[in-house]
Amino acid sequence: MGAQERQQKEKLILEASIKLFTEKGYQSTKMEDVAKASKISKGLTYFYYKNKEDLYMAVTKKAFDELKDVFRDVIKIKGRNGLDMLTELSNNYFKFAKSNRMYYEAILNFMGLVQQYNDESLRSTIDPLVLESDHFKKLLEVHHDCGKIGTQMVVQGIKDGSIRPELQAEATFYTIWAMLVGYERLLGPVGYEGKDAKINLETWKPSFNRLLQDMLKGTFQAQKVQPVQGSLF
Amino acid sequence: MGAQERQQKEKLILEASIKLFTEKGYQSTKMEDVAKASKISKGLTYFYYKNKEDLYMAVTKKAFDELKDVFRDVIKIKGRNGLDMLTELSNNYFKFAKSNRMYYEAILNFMGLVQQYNDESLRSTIDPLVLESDHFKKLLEVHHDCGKIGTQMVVQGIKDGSIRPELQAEATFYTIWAMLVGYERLLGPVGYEGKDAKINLETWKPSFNRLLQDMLKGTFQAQKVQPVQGSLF
DNA sequence: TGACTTTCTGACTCTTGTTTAATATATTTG
DNA sequence: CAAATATATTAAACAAGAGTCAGAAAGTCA
Repeated sequence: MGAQERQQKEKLILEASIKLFTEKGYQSTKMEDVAKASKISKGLTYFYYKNKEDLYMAVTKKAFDELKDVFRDVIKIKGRNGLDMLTELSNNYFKFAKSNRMYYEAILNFMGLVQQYNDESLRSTIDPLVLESDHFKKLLEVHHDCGKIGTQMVVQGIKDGSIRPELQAEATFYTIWAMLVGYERLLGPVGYEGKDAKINLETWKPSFNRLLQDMLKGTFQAQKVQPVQGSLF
Repeated sequence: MGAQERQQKEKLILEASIKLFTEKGYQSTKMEDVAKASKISKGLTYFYYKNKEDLYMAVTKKAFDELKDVFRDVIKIKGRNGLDMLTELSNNYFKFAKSNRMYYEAILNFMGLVQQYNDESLRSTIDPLVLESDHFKKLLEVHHDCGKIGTQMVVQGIKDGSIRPELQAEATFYTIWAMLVGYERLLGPVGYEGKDAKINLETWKPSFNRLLQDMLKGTFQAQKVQPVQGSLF
């Protein structure tokens, strides 16, 4: 069994656990279940993955890769301006979060993990095996890649004139991404309680696109027009 | 032992677990630890709290109450315009997230829980005891309260002229909150990898305040001035 | 073939959340 | 006040599930 076949088997376990995590959630999925679904013994899963969380990190890696594909798919279509790209990215981002809940949850969990890591007083509460794992390092890279691609869209927009040139591309993109992350998280609870709630992801989407336009083009309806020196960032 | 003394004891256990969760995290804190720190037997903790997650929900409730205080503290100071309030709220929100990491993590976890709840296919993966618990229902209320207070600030801003009147208050506030939530989550990973990263919560704060100003006052430096009909939302 | 490495198993251990039976301590009631 | 009832409390037992391990099987190499 060469390295290839080993990867094959790893993949098998990974896919089984993705299926199970999606169906029953991380907590409710037992390592025994994963083993059974992969048609191997429980012990063997620990040969391929250090522990359950390591396996989850592998799943998270897969999730973030797929999110990166969303970014890629948007930028690879030529003949559109940057603003249109960012608009479509936003729509697709929400679509992704909605139709791949388990994946998206994993991605947010990862972001939380890094927060924890950045806080020295909490760092020790993280499973060391997770931090050592390749998956974790690669995840930071993929995250970064997404930032790069998004930033590229802003750069493109500035070039083609669909985005005002004073904006600093990277900061602008992360602002947009922050809004996406925040809204997705925030609107669940808001939409829940009051059935009468006017705000939810669907009704809010057009408003968001409008905000994006105004922010990036600077077409806000100013109360008093008093041009501001320097860039937004 | 009347209802009063019972609450007293509940509070004792709660505070012990807050201390422990803060120090060692939720996972690493054992029910045994909580019992020991509360100077009671392990079994008794299950008399006061249905299970570990129920206890965590109680902690989360405390956390969200404290966050609500942050909102309250900002709005209660009179003699300031709405925009200034929202600026200060943003600063204090980040401050809260940073200096009460365990609390903030609990709050975000709760938001995720609601997301899960809203997705029918995942609802069953949530511990039923959590959903039945008073804490959960109250949490939805407190979340809503925060939204109300924040919205009030926007309303105030529109009244006093610090925020342009076309804006729809509620949607505007949730947009701001979404940015806060998103940035806090997103910037951990961004700030981490590259030590050379220019973007992190500190360096970004002035930029955010500027964005807030521009967005709420409509003072963006427009590339081409072409007034847009209707409101942002 | 035989030594050696890699893959694999299933039973075992150990931790820990949760239950329960029994006991003590209040509280009500006749 | 004493019996009856309800409320606290404990320690021990239970159950579930993550992770380990000794050794078997299969594969590789010399």
